Amino acid sequence: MPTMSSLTIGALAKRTGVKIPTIRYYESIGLLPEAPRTGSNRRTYDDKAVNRLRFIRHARELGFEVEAIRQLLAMADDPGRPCRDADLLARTHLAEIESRIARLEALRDEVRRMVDGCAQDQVRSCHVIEVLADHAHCLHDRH
Amino acid sequence: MPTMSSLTIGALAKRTGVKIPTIRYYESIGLLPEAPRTGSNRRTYDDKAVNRLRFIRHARELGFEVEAIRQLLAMADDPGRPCRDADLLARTHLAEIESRIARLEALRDEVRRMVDGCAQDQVRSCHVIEVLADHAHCLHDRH
DNA sequence: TCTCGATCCTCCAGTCTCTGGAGAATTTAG
DNA sequence: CTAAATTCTCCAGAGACTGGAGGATCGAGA
Repeated sequence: MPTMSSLTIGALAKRTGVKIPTIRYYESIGLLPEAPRTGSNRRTYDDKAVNRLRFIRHARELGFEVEAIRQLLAMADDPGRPCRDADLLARTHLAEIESRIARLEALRDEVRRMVDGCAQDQVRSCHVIEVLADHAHCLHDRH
Repeated sequence: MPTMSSLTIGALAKRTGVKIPTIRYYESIGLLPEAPRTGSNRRTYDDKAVNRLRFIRHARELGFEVEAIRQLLAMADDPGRPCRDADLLARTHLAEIESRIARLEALRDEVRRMVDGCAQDQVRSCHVIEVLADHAHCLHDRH
């Protein structure tokens, strides 16, 4: 049984791998809600904050911009709304995610081929550039 | 039959979707080699530059840091070396790529569920946060 | 209870990755 | 041969952090 604890910002940082100044920065730009303070003005966090922050961290690592994360979080915060105006938004994000998966799979196959080639002591030429450069893997119409 | 052309920086920008100042910036930090200049000091590019730049753009969009891209490009530039010291590097990148694919697939499934729920006019709760927050999808041991 | 090392606070300056404007030179379309 | 479009360099600004200075607070041990 976890839960029920109130975390300091340092403990939250340790639990999520996000640095303390970064946590404060996320609060300042509204990605994280303003944390409740103790009598001596220190921020306190609960398990919900841990999940939210981990989500933000992973999404950032995956290359999503803060604005996209903000939208994703807003959908998660309000599960009733997506069925109305946020539906298109969700579909757009879905297409973007699928595009990224396709490109990453192409890159993975190519890097894997490089590694395999090494295992067999073969010398192969490397096509990582061509793979990711290939426009076919890209959903955007703006280039 | 394409090829054989020498591109201006503006044409390269149009072809790749990378803005002109960004192209110059990439050159300044060494991601792109110094472009040959015309008599009047203007940069010229060939098809190889197009591919390299598209690769950089896609890799950045996928969230890879400049340093990782630099390493990937170095491997591509020198296909003989990966079999020696760069093998571990390639495997590390491979693991990172696979981790990203896994996390993106989890996110995709969840967003897809949201969209599907909308299609059926159902109200579902959204678990995108829990999905990406899940440590199981994360390869890093440093958090 | 007192103390001192760890942690927190705010404020602010710096880094990295772009992005865009100013002013001047060059190219190119009409 | 103009006039508009492009390019050049330099430099400033934006977005997303990151870290240090100076000061307050906490918490474990003497």
